[in-house]
Amino acid sequence: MRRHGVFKMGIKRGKKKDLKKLLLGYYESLFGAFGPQGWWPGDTRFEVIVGAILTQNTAWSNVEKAVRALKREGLLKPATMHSTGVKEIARLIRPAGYFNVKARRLKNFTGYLFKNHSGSLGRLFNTSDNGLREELLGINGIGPETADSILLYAGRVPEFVVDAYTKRIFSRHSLISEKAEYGEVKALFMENLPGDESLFNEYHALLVKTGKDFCKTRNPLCGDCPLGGFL
DNA sequence: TGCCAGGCCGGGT
DNA sequence: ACCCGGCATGGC
Repeated sequence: MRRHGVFKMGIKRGKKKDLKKLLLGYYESLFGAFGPQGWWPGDTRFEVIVGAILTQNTAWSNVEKAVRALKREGLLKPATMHSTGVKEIARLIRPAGYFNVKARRLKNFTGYLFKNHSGSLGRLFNTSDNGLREELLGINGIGPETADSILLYAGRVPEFVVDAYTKRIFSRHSLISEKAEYGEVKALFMENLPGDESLFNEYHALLVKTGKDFCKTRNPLCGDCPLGGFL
């Protein structure tokens, strides 16, 4: 019984060490191939948050149009967006798709920000209590990926962001199952990489770049993907 | 022309 | 706990 437990631990630790090297190897290959991605594409923390909500299941090129429209109307500030009607916001973010739900979600966020943090992103990210992620998840329209994107890219909090590309790439490499849940995939990275905000930032950005270029949903082939050697 | 994109929610079983 | 339909535009 006891020996069995020790045996299992030995296997586990061995695997974990391999995973650390493997995941860093993936990272080094991608960084070597593509270099720094300069994420998040956005000038301010609030713009990052807005982009994170608008890009839900949506091509980034469409999000850019919506963000430009909001910027043009002076709405890329918590206070102005908070005091603008949903209809008006929906009209402006039309190119991003799902414009009615997303307009509501943007206002859900600013509503939360003013209710709980005096409308200040500085206060939001400086709340020393570690329940911020749960608070964000409590906002209707903010799920695990959006919450982690906000924390990592707007707040520089070391939370690994998992998206469809991440799942697709690593399930095709048999490191996770095809239907692994968000938290499971996230744990793979959080438990096997140093908790470095800068590393998480670049890693996720590189995975998105890789996914867009080499890991389309339909295409079973990988072309000249720099991760080809890991298959 | 149809399929896809940096998800999430609500209702049903 | 799982499964599913809905949400919607623009690019290829």
